[in-house]
Amino acid sequence: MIASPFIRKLEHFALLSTEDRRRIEALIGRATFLAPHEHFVRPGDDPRSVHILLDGWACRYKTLPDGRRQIVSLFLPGDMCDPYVFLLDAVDYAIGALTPCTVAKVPARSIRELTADRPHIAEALWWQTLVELDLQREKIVSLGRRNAKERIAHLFCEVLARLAAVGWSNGTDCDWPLTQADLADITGLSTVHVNRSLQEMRNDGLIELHNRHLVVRDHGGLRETAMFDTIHLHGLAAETPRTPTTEPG
Amino acid sequence: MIASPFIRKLEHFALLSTEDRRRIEALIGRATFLAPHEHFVRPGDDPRSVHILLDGWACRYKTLPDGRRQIVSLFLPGDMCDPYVFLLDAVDYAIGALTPCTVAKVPARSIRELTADRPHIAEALWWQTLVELDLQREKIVSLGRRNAKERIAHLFCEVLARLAAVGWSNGTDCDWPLTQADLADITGLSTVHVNRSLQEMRNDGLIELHNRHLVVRDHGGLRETAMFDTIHLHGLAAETPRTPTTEPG
DNA sequence: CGATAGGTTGAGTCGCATCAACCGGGGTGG
DNA sequence: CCACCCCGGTTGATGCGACTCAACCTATCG
Repeated sequence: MIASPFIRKLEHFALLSTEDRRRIEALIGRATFLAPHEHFVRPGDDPRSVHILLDGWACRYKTLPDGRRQIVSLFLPGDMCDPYVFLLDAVDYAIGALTPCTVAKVPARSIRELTADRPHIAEALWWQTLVELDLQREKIVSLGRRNAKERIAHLFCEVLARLAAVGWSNGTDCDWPLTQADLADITGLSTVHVNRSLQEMRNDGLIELHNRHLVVRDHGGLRETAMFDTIHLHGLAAETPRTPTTEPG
Repeated sequence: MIASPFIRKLEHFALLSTEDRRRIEALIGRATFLAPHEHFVRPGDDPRSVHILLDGWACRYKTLPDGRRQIVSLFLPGDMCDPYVFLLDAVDYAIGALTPCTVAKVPARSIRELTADRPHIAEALWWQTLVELDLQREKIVSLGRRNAKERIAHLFCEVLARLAAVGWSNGTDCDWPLTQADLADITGLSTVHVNRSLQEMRNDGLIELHNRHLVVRDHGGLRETAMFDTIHLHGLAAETPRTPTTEPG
């Protein structure tokens, strides 16, 4: 049960048999609980294990020598952080909790055994890795060529699609536990500017965002300002509702 | 022979036997030649094959609906573009030649057979994929939190390290076929600003860049302004010379 | 009830974009 | 052989988007 968001996500990528599912459940032994700002990976760590985020939001980030911080990945419930890191020697980023998190720590050996036995699962994990490559590319485009509102809009679209894929959102609203400072570190902006951009987006009638809850008021408008394209999610967005969008103009 | 830069790169990741090398050579049938601005992958393509760049520079890029363009990956001689794309359904980016290129097109099936027979090679390809993930993350940090000079400096460091890994540079100078417009599309800047930033970097005594040739004048200074860290290259930089840097100040 | 975290607002500044013109070199065609 | 063009690089003027600094407001919590 507890592994369900993770399994649900994998099933977007591969057909899993009952046995597959059983083996995945078995991966998850004791779960650990983390408070916001606690870490489960630190730069320099030798990756002898892999983490599955069962509940809560987390992020991977890098910090420059002078303190500037950039979040490079956002982890949502059901995400496995770096399925294959153990192929590498060391890691140059940190992964920390943004909200209270439930995390399962899986030894690299278990992953190796599982993927050796169960090619379907191996393929699903690789698929997931390829999707992450594509998510990152889209982030590069955002940071390189989109302005503040576009970046934020794009993030909203991405997160809603990803949450919908594991049944945590209907595609139009969701819990939004991130602070404006988190948002700034994701979008490469300052908190002040995030604040003002959000206000504009509210005034434009695109979204509502109060009390840690996000509601999309104008799907068409949001996607349009984000220039959001689901192709790069590669099936992750399969369950995203095809919303009858209200085209402006 | 013709596969050598590719093999050389793989050997950073895994020990290859003579048989391994033979099999890789055999992958490469006829090579195609491309002029700058010609494409070997287009958005929407169903990836039934994989490309190995034997000579020249190429890039993966995305174009926004309104024409803004962002280069998301730079391919150098010896790079395999997307070793495992064929796991996916379609592709949402373009790959095009920046200089005249020699490219080998390898059918997905050959890759599948090769990796099934030769686990060493499979692992080397996956390693390469993980390194690319890390390169992309570093790019996200650049675009999100580094300013113009820092971004350009970081790119120079990265490219020199990658070229050195396949024997195309000694780590302090190399051919630099990119135009300032290309540089702008990589760094998310305008060409005008790239131009002015380069001038400052020349004045700062960091680099020389004339006639499509790049020379690093001050290694320490360049790395410092780039805040460049080789960890994220994971062994790709193994052959990078440990240069006795001239620390300023 | 003070302390703290998160959000909001205003003023001033700067990095970078945009627009536009110009320069130099290499290739091309008459 | 020269006139021309085009591409890549350079320069200047101007404007805007986003940053910084700093204050203040509100809700939550021990």
